Amino acid sequence: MTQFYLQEDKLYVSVDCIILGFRDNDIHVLIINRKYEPLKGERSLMGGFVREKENLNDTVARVVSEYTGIDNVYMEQVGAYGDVKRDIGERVISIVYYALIDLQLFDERLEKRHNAEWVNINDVGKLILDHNLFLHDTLELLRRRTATRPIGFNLLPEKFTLPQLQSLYEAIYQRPLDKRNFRKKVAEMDILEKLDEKDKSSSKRGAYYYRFIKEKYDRLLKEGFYFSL
Amino acid sequence: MTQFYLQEDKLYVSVDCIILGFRDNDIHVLIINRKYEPLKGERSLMGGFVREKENLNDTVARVVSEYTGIDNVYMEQVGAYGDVKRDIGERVISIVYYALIDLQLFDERLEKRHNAEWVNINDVGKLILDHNLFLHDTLELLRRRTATRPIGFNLLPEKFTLPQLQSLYEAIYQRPLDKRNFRKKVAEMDILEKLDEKDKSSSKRGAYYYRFIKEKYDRLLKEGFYFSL
DNA sequence: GCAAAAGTGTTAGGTGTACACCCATGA
DNA sequence: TCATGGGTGTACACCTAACACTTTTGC
Repeated sequence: MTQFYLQEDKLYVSVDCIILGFRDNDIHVLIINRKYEPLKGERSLMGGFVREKENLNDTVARVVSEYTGIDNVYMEQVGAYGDVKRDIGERVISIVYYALIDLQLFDERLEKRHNAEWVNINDVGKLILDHNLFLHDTLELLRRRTATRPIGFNLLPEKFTLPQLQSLYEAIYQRPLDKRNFRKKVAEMDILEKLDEKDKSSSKRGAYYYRFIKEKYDRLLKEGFYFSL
Repeated sequence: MTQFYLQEDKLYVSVDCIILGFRDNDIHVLIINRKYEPLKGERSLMGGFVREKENLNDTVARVVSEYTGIDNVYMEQVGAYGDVKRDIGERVISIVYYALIDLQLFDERLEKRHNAEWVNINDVGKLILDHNLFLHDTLELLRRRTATRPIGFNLLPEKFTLPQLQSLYEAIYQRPLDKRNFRKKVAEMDILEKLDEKDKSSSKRGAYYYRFIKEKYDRLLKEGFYFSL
């Protein structure tokens, strides 16, 4: 391949992943205690350097898979952060992504192996560098996306109940939602299938399980429907 | 500075700028005919490589200033594009920004010097690489931003008329707006100052000039007001 | 039988949208 | 005086948000 750009600078480019899961009625983020320098022992998001022959998406997928054991997760780019002195090591451009995972699929053994931990997003302390900013921007983006696309399902298991779903949305928006209005909207979207089975783990009466019909959603989207929740 | 990341790859990182201006009732984008290889002679957005000791914002400002002669422009990041084979030269991560400029401030001489051209966004042909995608994503973002923040004023001169402003919004949204509803919303925002002077260039009666009161907008924003237009 | 969570409709107020005429002026 | 673009108010449809009681069942 011809070398056109020889006189230009080359920089380190890393991908930082905000890996989010839903548990105990709150969004949690996977945080690691760094085992290596620089900033050994401090709390950090998951990251990895982008390799010469690796697409950004593949870097993210690699990092997410490494720390969670899950592939094919929903992810979206938050943005690129490139201040000269944002990394204390050397100049590193960081491209930030968030990933939504179903915690039931999480490989618990990886938690200890990587010295990682699921932290309630309302209880995240100081992270290294500008990682708190990444998290802040991610949550803002997540709220905007959630309002226009049904991405929340990526945080839930295949089968979930409406109380669970509402609790998830309340955790995302950080405010209580009206039960009847919420259910009305969900019903209008018309992309859920009600199952016969009930979840009795959190009440005596039990709540019906539902399933997200992705095919139906894709079809409606193609027809130009607009979602909001 | 300690070298922690020696074993990692370093990559070329460029910034590509979608420079937008408003003219003849339509948004225009500054397009260049490349004078150098690779892809000499083809149409391209403005770009520049990020230097080792240069913040991303500074790279954008440098590129925008170089091609327009204007400093301190409104800019926002669109995203990072990093597919391995997106550039035909070598692997280059591109971080895309759009910039909104007041065409009255544009230094016309730069148009010829750089072999550049203002092209109506409805009439942009094939650009190199993934630059058409950049433009598409930018316009989508611009519409979303315009709907929630009064950024349109960056595309107009200090003094402008309401018909001009409406025409701008119609160009951004690519659809006609109702005159009365538009003016009602503008009035509700309450961030314009009506001047005594009139613009008689486009009608006999003349339209009153207005001025965007940035200080008032900033104040209202701080108080938590929400804008939409 | 009772505690605890699941499930279900209606109304009022506010917001968005459609719509038509008079005004000012230069030629 | 007339052609041209500037400027103004109202009514209806729709959507959002507030609100309370009944059902089920394990203990």
